[in-house]
Amino acid sequence: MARASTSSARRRPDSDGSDAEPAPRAGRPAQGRELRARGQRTLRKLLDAGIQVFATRGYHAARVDDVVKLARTSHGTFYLYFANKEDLFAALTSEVGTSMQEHAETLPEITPGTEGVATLREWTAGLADLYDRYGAVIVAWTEAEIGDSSFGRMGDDLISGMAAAFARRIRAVGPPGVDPQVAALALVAMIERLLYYAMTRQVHVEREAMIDILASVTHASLCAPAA
Amino acid sequence: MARASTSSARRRPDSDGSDAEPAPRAGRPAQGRELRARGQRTLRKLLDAGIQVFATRGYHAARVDDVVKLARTSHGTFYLYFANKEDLFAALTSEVGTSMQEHAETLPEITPGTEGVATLREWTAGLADLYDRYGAVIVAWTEAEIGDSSFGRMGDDLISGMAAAFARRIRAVGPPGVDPQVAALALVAMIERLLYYAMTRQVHVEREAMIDILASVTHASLCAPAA
Amino acid sequence: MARASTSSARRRPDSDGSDAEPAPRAGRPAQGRELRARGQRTLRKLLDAGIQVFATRGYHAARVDDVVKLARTSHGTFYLYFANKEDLFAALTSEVGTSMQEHAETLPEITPGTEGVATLREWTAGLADLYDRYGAVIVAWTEAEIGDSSFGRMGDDLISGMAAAFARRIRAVGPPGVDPQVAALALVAMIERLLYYAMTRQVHVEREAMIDILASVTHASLCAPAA
Amino acid sequence: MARASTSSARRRPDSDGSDAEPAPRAGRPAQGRELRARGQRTLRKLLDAGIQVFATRGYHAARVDDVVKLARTSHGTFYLYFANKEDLFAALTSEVGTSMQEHAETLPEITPGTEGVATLREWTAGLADLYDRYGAVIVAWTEAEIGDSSFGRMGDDLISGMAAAFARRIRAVGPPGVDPQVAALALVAMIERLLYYAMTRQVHVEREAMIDILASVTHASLCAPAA
DNA sequence: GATGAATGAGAATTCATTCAT
DNA sequence: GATGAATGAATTCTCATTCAT
Repeated sequence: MARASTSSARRRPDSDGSDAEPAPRAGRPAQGRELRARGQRTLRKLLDAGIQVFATRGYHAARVDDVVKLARTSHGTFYLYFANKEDLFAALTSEVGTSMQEHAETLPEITPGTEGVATLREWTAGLADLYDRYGAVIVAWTEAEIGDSSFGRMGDDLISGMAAAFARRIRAVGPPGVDPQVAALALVAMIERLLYYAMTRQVHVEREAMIDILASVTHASLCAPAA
Repeated sequence: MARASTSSARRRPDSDGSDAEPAPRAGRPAQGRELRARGQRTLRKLLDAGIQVFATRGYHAARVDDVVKLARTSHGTFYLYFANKEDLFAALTSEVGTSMQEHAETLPEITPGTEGVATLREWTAGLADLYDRYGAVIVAWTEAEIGDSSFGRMGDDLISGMAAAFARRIRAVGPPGVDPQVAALALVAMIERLLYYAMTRQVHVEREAMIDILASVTHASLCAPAA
Repeated sequence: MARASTSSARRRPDSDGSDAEPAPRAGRPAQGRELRARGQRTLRKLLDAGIQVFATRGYHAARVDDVVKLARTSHGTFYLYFANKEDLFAALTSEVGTSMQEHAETLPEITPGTEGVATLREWTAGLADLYDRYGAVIVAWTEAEIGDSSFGRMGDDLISGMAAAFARRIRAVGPPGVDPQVAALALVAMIERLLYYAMTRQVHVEREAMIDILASVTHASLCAPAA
Repeated sequence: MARASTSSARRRPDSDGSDAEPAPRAGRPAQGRELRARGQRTLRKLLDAGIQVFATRGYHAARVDDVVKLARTSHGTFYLYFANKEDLFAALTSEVGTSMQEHAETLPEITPGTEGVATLREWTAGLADLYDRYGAVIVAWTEAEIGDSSFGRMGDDLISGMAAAFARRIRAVGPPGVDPQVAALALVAMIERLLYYAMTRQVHVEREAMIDILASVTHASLCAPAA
């Protein structure tokens, strides 16, 4: 989970890529396990503050100062735990990415009929839950990537992973004549974006209705798109 | 359409001393009508440069300097036409917003069968064209709104306008039991986001295939979503 | 009176100091006499606008743009008549300076008794009138000089001229034991500053009362300061 | 006294996100009490540098850069303590204002005869001392107010406070037929302006002579103005 | 472990002055 | 004579990052 920095941004010698390093140098706490209780607490405070700040101001507009104030620590402390703003963000997104990927892999087999819809509905609801928790970070993630390739297309991997899961199912049951890749992407696009709208906008979307629609449209598309 | 700024960002009072000045509205750049040929050209250059820069760097990372360099003018000139970056951006988005809104209103009546799909496909293709031209601005638009409500939820209006057009159609032909609002929003989400993926990502989506899928999924959803 | 620029700021070759130049070069109108009716009008408009702008914004904060807008002309035109902001200001102050100096020289002989007070009162009233007309420029003048010696101590000359007039009178009637220079300066200070307060501040000073006081204090000081 | 800025000029909201923050007031620089020794020193350096710079260049012409260079710090540091030039200036003027006000309240009772003159002379000398120390700021203060009411008429308060002190005395001993308000203002004008002349100009005024004159004219005016 | 303070490289913006028509 | 447009040097201000205690 949250570890203090993985990003390549690190410039201090004690994080030269070799994770094997046994005796962490002084000055920078590095990997979580060596942190005492107090350090753990500070780290958490910073991560939580990060989520908040990125959520409210977005990636670019977020200032280290905001994070530090919210966490009630100092600038000095921040840089004790993270190499820079990007590093904090990476820690956050990695958390999110893992959860999302895991969920993607639980996409159930699609069966026709009401039963299939129900199963799919449940899966979608789970995704919505994740979005509730991590949505803000995902949004910032998308923003961070714009015009900046330093994020190694992390967001893309997320989307692609999700789409791949769908593509597998489509290939299994899908009708001929449709590119599974593209169809899968279309579904992911719809789900992701609607959840996003629901999360950020005043566009009041009733949660249950939204999940219903998402499930049924997805199901229809997977089972009989060109009926 | 594109006018040299109307945004409220202008800060020069101008109405300083002689309030009697009759017609000429606030702002320095003066309204379009007063611009001579040369001014018009410069304004265009700046707007075009703006599109480019916002496209490549995103809203936040874009610097006035970039715009100015690309347009081959000076800083001074920039501020002759726009109050600031935001103002330039507003001019751009207003252009885009209008085009999109207009297109939204041409959404055809949805008829069942292949014919209906074909009509819808054509409309979708038109939208894709618009996205080709203005996509970059739309992307930046989304980014600009994050954590900043100063853009008056313009992007929302765009989405809402689009969704409303769909909602009308759904209400006409749609099956009972589905919230037209939400369903419409889901479709818009799918279309917008897939076009976005297609535009920004390496996720290589074949244009024609993409439009096919979009049209057929939309059509299926509108005509027999819960068959 | 108002002539288009005298300041040394001129950088265009056509004003190299030699006033003898007979055939004024093109481009810059130079000395008033050659201005046709239209030019005269424009020059006046600029001077008047200058008074207004310097009055409301002060010297430093005044922008050529303000002047130009108020005069309903263009920047180009401004520089046709004046070498720069300072030049315009110099034209204005010279006007003021002359008037003030002239008035200073009319300071009447001070006689004891009510009659003397009355005479002095009249003179003071005349000064107040001048201040009404030119006060704003004088204020800006003082400001302009602060931390900037480029104005060649013009304001000082004004003060000194005034003080000298008083000093002459004091020497004539004044009591021994007082430095006429300093006493004169004190009186000038009082008069000038009170007029200034009256002009700028909400400190509501009744004009007639003010002139009364000024005259009587001055008279008392001149006739029987250390009685 | 001198605190690291209280002015409303601060623009960082700071109350962004967590409004719950209890005690710490707005502003970035934080209130004096939280400054450690080093911070105190820096603050002092900046204030002192400010006095110098405003003295030599005046308010408008003063650049933050000048202050920073003189204080041997960086721009960043400056903005750690003050929101901007105006804020620094406000801190300075508040210092000055307080001192002046305090002195104004020590204006002694005016008794006739030589003794009265002597008492008054002492008070005036004290004022001159203050002017020696703070004169430059006062001058800049006057300048700063021109065409700009953002200084909340602080300078006026100064003048008014002084005048009020005199008015009280005049009312006590003064002759009938004179408006104490106006007379007081006239005296303040004389004193303030003569001190100003003495401070800024080459107009060489001998300090002792100046104080003598000031005291005697004031005394004469207060005791037997229309004798 | 923690923190207050300092830093300086950007980025934004203004405005006097010049130029081409 | 007049003007709209262009220019760029000078300033202000921000914020990620480093340092000393």
